[in-house]
Amino acid sequence: MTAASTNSPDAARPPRWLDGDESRMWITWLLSTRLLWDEIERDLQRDASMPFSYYEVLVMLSESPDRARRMSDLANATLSSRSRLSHAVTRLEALGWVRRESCPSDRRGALAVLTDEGFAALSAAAPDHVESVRTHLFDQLSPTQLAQLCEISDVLLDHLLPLVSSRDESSAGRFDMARARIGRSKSNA
Amino acid sequence: MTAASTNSPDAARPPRWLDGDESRMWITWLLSTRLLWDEIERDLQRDASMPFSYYEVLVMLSESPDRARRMSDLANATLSSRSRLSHAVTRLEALGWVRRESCPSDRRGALAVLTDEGFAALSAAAPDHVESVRTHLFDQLSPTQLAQLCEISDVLLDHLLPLVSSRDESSAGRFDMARARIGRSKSNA
DNA sequence: CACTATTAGTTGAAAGGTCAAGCATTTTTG
DNA sequence: CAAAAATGCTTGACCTTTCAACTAATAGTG
Repeated sequence: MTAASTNSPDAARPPRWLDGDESRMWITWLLSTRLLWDEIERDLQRDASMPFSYYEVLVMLSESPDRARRMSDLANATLSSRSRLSHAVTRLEALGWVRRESCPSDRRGALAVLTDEGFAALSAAAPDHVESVRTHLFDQLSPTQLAQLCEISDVLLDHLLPLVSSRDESSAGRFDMARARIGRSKSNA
Repeated sequence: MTAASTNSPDAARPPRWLDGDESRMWITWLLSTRLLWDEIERDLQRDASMPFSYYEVLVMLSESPDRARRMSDLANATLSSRSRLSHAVTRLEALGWVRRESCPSDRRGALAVLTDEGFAALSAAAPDHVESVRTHLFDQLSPTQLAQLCEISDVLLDHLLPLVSSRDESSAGRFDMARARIGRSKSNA
């Protein structure tokens, strides 16, 4: 980034390169979020032998009525592509944690259902996972910093969610799903 | 997480579940960082047809003397495993952007060298990438928020880097590499 | 009511990553 | 200095994700 600054003469405008402070800020953010992600995924993999994305699917299902949910609904709720979710559910089905059922109202549709084994696996994984999140995130920051981080994340989300929604018209619902998950209907910090 | 709270009777202590506010905070952080990552990677993939991890390798090499660097050094600098880097360099070599050379001082060693084509590819990719980072991160936050985010990231890094270093003794150097990248020798905010 | 477009979901190939095992070359040390 | 341990790097198998087809069912339209 700070690197090679041979800017192409045909570029619309000269690049707005990052200055020293900005560059340091960017790298710090980059490293810390990457390491935090890695650490939490790693803990989950060690304690529960599943990637975070699968954990998320199980959580969503466990919170749904009848522990069941439409595939595309589930894809939106977990911010993943249909394809990704389909593969994931195939894998989770092989593990015996999720079962597919056909949807009565729409014969194209499919329902993912959390099995008892899946619920048990989630229950077993959850305590260690919360502990991991506490250890690596909450325990490290002061209440003030947590509030700041929350506000910052909120602002970024306000910028990013519309981008994602508009890109894939089919998943405009993601916007609302995410809003619901963080407990805001329209826009209040 | 907030989910299934059947806590196992043999657990050391009862899980420190997240309360409503904490849960919302966690999800907000989760979604925003994931979306920000995805967006930046996506932009880079679109504009330069490479994943961010490859971009990072090219940047590191471009900043090194003779545009060359030992493999393990490069692995530490990019916070990646030796294996991962080896695969990456293999791919970059196939693209003609990097070349492997044997190390004169240590016959086990290998050097990764940035080719002219690689430098050109990096130069072409950089402007769009900075613009992407500006658009999705810097342009969204106030100077105050940026300062807060930097401080928060710093604290998290202080917690995480030692973990990573101690896990893999061979890469204790990562700690210092990262410290150097963010411009701190010991510990001053 | 046919005919097209849209929507739901799956699939297979390829890319990137992890993990454990492997080889070759130092370095240590008894 | 020979044997053992450590280091540097690569490899192959496997897993997750993406991307671009593809099938099937529903909705919309003349």
